[in-house]
Amino acid sequence: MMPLQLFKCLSDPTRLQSVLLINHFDEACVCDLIAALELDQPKVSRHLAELRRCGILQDERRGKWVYYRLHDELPEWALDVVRLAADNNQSYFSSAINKLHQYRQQGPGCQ
Amino acid sequence: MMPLQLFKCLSDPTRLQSVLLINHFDEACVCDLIAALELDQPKVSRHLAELRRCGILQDERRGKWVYYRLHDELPEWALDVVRLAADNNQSYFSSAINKLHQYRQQGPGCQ
DNA sequence: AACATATATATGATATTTCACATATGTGTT
DNA sequence: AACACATATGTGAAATATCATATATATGTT
Repeated sequence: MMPLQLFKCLSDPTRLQSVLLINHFDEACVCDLIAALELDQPKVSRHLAELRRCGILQDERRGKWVYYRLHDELPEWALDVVRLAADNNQSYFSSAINKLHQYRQQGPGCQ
Repeated sequence: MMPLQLFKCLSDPTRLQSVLLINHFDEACVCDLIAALELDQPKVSRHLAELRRCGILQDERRGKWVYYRLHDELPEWALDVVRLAADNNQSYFSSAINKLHQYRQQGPGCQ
């Protein structure tokens, strides 16, 4: 993971919020992020694909759903960058966290 | 300093390398960076202006030269992000470090 | 097999960023 | 004041990123 690549990936609001949410919840499927960020599906998928391509996220299909998490081989320094951003900017994505909590309470699976 | 703003600023190679160099040398004037990065002056100045605008760098004129350093009020977490990137990616900017050392040895001021 | 749900990708349009070049500003020297 | 040096900014062109929409793929259910 080159530093420029990491910062480029985190320099779009959809991607940054996705990474911060996934860091917070350990994992999230695409419909989780659609609900949390209130964005349409192709937009979320496209940005997740970019984060996957450059090694920040890894995906895992479980049935109909694809779950994303921080990549196992993400170097420690990059993980620390994500955590620093998360720990020091809760207000930037707390509303997305709340929406995801709500969404997960209102029944399992995607609606 | 919002996280998106920081990452956007660090997502261009000229800006990222400038910040990493300035972090390494504590301060650098524009001609230092021109020499270290082998770029033309308007390009360097424009990117420094952006880093100044968003609060990452501060400038100080001393005679004909303008020196840039990391902004005094840069939040600690953002400073940590810069240091993590620097400490774990020396190879990304070590050649610029060498060029700046060379440039500073071959006489004071800008040539 | 037909269908519904979840996710991924292709495509062309639009927005944003970066660039090279020209020019302007600020400072010290003669 | 004229000049040289260092830096900043304006401008339109070129490159890049993002988007909305349509469509494709994968999985589970009936």
